[in-house]
Amino acid sequence: MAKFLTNREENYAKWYNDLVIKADLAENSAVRGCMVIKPYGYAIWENIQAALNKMFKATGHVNAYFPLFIPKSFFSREAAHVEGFAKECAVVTHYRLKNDENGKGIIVDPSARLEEELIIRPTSETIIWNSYKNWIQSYRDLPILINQWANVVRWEMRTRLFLRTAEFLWQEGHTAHATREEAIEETERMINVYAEFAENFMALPVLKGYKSDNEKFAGAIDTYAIEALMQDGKALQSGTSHFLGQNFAKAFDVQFTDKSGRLDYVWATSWGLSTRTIGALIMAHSDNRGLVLPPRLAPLQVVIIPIYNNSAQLPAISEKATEIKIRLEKAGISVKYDDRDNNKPGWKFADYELKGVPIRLAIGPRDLENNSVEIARRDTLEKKTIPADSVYSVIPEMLEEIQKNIYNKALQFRNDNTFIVDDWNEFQNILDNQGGFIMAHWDGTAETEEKIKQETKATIRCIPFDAPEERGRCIYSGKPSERRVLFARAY
RNA sequence: CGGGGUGUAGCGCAGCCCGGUUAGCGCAUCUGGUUUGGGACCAGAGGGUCGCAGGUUCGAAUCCUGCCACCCCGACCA
Repeated sequence: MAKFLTNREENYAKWYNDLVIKADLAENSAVRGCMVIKPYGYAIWENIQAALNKMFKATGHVNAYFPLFIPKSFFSREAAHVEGFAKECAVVTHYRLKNDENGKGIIVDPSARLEEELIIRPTSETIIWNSYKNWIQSYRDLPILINQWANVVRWEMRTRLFLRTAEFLWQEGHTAHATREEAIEETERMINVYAEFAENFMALPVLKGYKSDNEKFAGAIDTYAIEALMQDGKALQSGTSHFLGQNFAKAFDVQFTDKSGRLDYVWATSWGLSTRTIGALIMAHSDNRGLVLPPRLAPLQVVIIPIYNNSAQLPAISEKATEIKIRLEKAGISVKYDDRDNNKPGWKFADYELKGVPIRLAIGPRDLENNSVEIARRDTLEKKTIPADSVYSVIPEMLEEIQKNIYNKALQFRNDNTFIVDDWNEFQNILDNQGGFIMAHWDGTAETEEKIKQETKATIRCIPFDAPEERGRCIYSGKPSERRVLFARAY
């Protein structure tokens, strides 16, 4: 067992924290609430970026970059939007430092106060729509389909590595359309892209649905989200797509001439997915030995470890290992050959399990004699010895199998922990004792939603797109309801 | 931002109540040797603004005050 890790069943929160630190994904920094994403963690993000970029481009989007700073006046043009973010904004007030005249080091130069304060973007709708205003005159300028990769800042009270930090990385798509229908179609397209990404790359089954009015994005008409279930029974929102209507077009006066020569406001969407999904990746699949990474996002897919009784045996092993490494890499598989001599094989086995490397090969003197290798998979911990020449067919297949297996495991877990509930006591019991997704009737009012939240800490995660119409009575108020919605405690 | 806890070598901790040699242990690191199929062993060595700033005292890791950071529990959120 990984004796350096907190046991997942004993203390899930501590297990998660230990894991992030010990797998070398990230650490806390000198700045309150801000993390350092270390190379191994950042490599996962780079893989996420690569996969999403492909999907975004395949759906007609291009990347661009807008400023980090937003003039305060921009930010307050859309009333609901400013309301939603006002409490967590970092504000730049000065632009110069100077040496303190009393020799007490460096101070903010009071004479260098900005005429208008700058908000560090918590999201970029306003600064982007200010530009779109200049870019759009006619229907011929539409649609605009832009994505940006950026950092944003939301001044959080309580932070947790990846799951909630004051600064985080994300992508935000901002699109402009001539018609309402087209914008809604785009909003749906992108939530589908996120769902596909989650399922195919993160091996994470998700539920797609609408957010309730309480939970939707400040400034949106409608927010769609994908919700995933973590192993502790809590939900994690891992991507959102917003239909913004004409709210931002009106706030920034972005009008265009349509085909018939009439002026109209532009229709908008925005959609985002953040480094938080790395937290989801960790919490959904990992175990008491450490990370379990889906092969499609793992920075390292295969590690090769030499085993030898004396250093004279090493060159022959290294030759074999290097040959395998080069050939696998040609097939597009990322491979590391770890021939460091300061750790014993057993130490390395445990270390790469902690880091979630999907496949491990071990090559020793016995293998050289028999022309074999030992292959071990991280998800099931199964080990077997196979002919050395078979690795080129076995490994690609096994990576696919691991990808599928951890998806299926997560799906099985979600199915086992999704409950259809019609009784208020049962609703509370499930939340208190095991957690999970609860499908229950809701009367559709914000008041009921708020009361349920106050009494149970559970929120409506989404109103699933595919929820069938089903008459029932609200779990809390007993009033009539048309369909079940998804409740859970959430991150 | 409220309640609780923690801060001593890269990491994990002891010492603090009850102030007094040269601040100690395990892991890690370095050197040498033996090892290597599931977290090796022996010998030696290096490494400390005791979170920061004040104060009390002949003397502070230890007592007092303020601040900072982190963790847990609440309120707020991706």
